[in-house]
Amino acid sequence: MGRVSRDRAAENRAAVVAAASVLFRRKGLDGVGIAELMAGAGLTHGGFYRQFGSKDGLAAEACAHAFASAGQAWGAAGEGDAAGRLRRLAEFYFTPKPSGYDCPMATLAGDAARTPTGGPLRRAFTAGLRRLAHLVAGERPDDKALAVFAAMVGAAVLRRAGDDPALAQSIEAAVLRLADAP
Amino acid sequence: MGRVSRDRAAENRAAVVAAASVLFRRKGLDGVGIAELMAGAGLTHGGFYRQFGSKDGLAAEACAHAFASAGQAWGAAGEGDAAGRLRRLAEFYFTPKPSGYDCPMATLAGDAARTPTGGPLRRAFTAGLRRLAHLVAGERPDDKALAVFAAMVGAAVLRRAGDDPALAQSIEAAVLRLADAP
DNA sequence: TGTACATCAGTGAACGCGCGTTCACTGATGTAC
DNA sequence: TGTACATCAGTGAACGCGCGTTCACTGATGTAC
Repeated sequence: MGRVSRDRAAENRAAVVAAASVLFRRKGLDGVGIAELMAGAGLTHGGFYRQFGSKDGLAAEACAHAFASAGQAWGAAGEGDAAGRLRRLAEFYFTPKPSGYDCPMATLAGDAARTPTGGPLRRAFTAGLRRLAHLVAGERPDDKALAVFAAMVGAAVLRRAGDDPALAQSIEAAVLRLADAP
Repeated sequence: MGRVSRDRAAENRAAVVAAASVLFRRKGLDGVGIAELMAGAGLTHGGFYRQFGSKDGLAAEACAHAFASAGQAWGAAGEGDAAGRLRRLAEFYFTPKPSGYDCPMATLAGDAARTPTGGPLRRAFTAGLRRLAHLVAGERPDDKALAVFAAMVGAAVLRRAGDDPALAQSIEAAVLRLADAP
């Protein structure tokens, strides 16, 4: 192929990160190989190490990217009158997303938990988690918002792992009603 | 070594399942190899396939085993007057466990979610999830109990994946207070 | 502005390791008589 | 009950595959003059 312009190289790099943020959420860290990650941006696996230090390094960047997108979406969903804010966030949270665009907390927690404390993925996950928790619960977190936050994540995790849509549905309904309560 | 008595073989098999239920929760499905699973019962890897059809098959049995233990513990923790039941369950849930004995929902959800729908691990996880949900929310699940159930799981997942004990602490406190509320 | 050369993004082959799985073998257990 | 033989739980070596990582190479880009 020959050398590629610096701008193009930067675009390629960003495309790999974006593709990885989808693929990792969909299949997990161990479920995607370097070749597939690069192919997600139309490249071959050989060039990977000119852009990234390691697969784990990319995982951390992809995690941060996923949280950044989620943060934007949550911000938009939360806008409006403060009264119904929690309810709107929960409703948005439970609205089905395209495959690979699900909540990074629900999709990446398992991988993050098994990464060493202080490692790049853990740090990216923690930063994203703080950001989203803050977005829901605000500066002075009140108990109810924090509990709803946890319940949202738990409901999503259980829906994904379990095979019982009816149960998932009733859990989500229960969380929504909690978000509504005064 | 030579052949081993049928009783001994059954004990060995059960020991592998018990060890696997700990190892899988601690390290994830991809984080433990056949050799380590067998070593957990004092055996070598070669004999694995005389007892189990595949690694995934053992994973499903280990998952069921983990949920069975959890179910017993939750049952004990829930006993007593109905009024404080939810609170007691949440308190028990947030009490730290020895490594490998953490909640199967929080530790195995990531692996279960990436297993094919209808596969043995998914089925075991779903059965366990139903059992625990039922234990918390009862026959006629009310919203609050289901929401607390989801919040408990979400809090545990986030504590494990994130690197912020203070945040995890405030989330758990919030869930406990929710479990207390009338 | 043109030209010669150095740089380096991306390619495709290859390496090496770990791990799931298979297999020939051992020798104590279980069974038939 | 005792004996001869078949069974089979467990062992350790080996196979084969996938995957993370490395490397020599290509040729367009970037730069020095």
